[in-house]
Amino acid sequence: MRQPAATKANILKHSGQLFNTQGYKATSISDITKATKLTKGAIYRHFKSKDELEMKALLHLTETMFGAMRDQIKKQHTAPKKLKAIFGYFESYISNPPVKGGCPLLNVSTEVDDAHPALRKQAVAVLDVLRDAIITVLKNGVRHGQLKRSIKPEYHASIIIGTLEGAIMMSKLRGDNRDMRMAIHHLEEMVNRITI
Amino acid sequence: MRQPAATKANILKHSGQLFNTQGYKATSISDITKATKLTKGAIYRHFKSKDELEMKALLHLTETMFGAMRDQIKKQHTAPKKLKAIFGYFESYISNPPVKGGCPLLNVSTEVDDAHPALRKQAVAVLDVLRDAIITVLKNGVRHGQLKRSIKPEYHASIIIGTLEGAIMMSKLRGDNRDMRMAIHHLEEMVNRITI
DNA sequence: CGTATTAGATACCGATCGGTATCTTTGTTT
DNA sequence: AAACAAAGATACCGATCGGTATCTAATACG
Repeated sequence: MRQPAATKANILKHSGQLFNTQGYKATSISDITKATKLTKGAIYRHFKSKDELEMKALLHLTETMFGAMRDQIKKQHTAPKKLKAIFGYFESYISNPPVKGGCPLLNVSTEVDDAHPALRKQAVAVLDVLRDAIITVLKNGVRHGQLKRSIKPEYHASIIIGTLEGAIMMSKLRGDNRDMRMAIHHLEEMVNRITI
Repeated sequence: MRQPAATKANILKHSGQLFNTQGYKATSISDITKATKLTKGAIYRHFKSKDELEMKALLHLTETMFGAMRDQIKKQHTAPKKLKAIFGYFESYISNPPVKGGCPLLNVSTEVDDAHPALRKQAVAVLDVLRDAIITVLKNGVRHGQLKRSIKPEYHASIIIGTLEGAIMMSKLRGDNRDMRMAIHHLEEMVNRITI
């Protein structure tokens, strides 16, 4: 029962968990062999270097995260409700995290320095995808007469992301979701203020 | 010209820079010997382990950061101005950082996991100090009739810290201060809303 | 069924990790 | 000046790092 595709997916899953909890540089290939119960030979057959594995694992982590978030957005049919669905997703992110170790975007962005240009570039791309998704919701909200015309989508998207990410940091550090709940309350008031 | 105290301070300074830019686990003692132009023997004379050096370096980083912030707070004499001074400090943190690599609190909180209980505990302590400082400003603002009695100091402090930290993450990732400027604009509007 | 391909295991490489024992050099004390 | 304590250098330890060459065994294909 050899299933290369399943093996590769399993390596991505476990290495993603490890990278997101322990950090990229701090996670060794040996750590990954223990988690996957595979050997180095197997891992290096599927990924040509640790750098490549880091990139692919980050991609897998963010797809997992944003995929679930997009589902929550699509369930709602007005911009204010879509935004609040995003907030709800982040709250569940604390109490019942789809990936351990907090937000992959926050983690990778604090870890990458100039020595990891490719990983950094990918982190920026992830941030752009998130921001663009929220901007789209905001613009559609204006178009459908649900949000005030005076809003600045880029500005409000930046505030929403920053507030949520900051709250993830604090909630993860303290080990409870109080800061996240306060952040969401604050953002919901902001949404109410721009709702028609 | 042997000056143990100066040597120790120099080790703390350089190791702090490295820990904050590259990460704690990712920074080796060898990296620190290169930066300080000292040998392992010298470093291990002043610090009994890398763990201890990490703790002391974090302490040094946060003291540097909060010391400068407190100075900015004390320059102003009303709560709204004190709060806006904090915001200004964080904006200057992007364009002219007192310590490279972003906010030490944000960095350490994303790196520490359950394998670093002491470092994590210290990170929580740092967050508490920051939060308490802001809470004090808020409470004094109410006491002196500058801020509305309806404010919830713990809540607003959480929002302020989270928003600023989230903005640091985004601004550092993008390499400009646009997100930080938007975050500050957002927070200033919030302060105006609670100002009498 | 036999053969080629490939997934995965094993064993190893040089480099570097955190840490220590020991030695030399500097500054202080008497 | 002599003796001592402390700062820092040197040389080394076993363990682990990322990576690779080689081998075995399982699957796909003719």
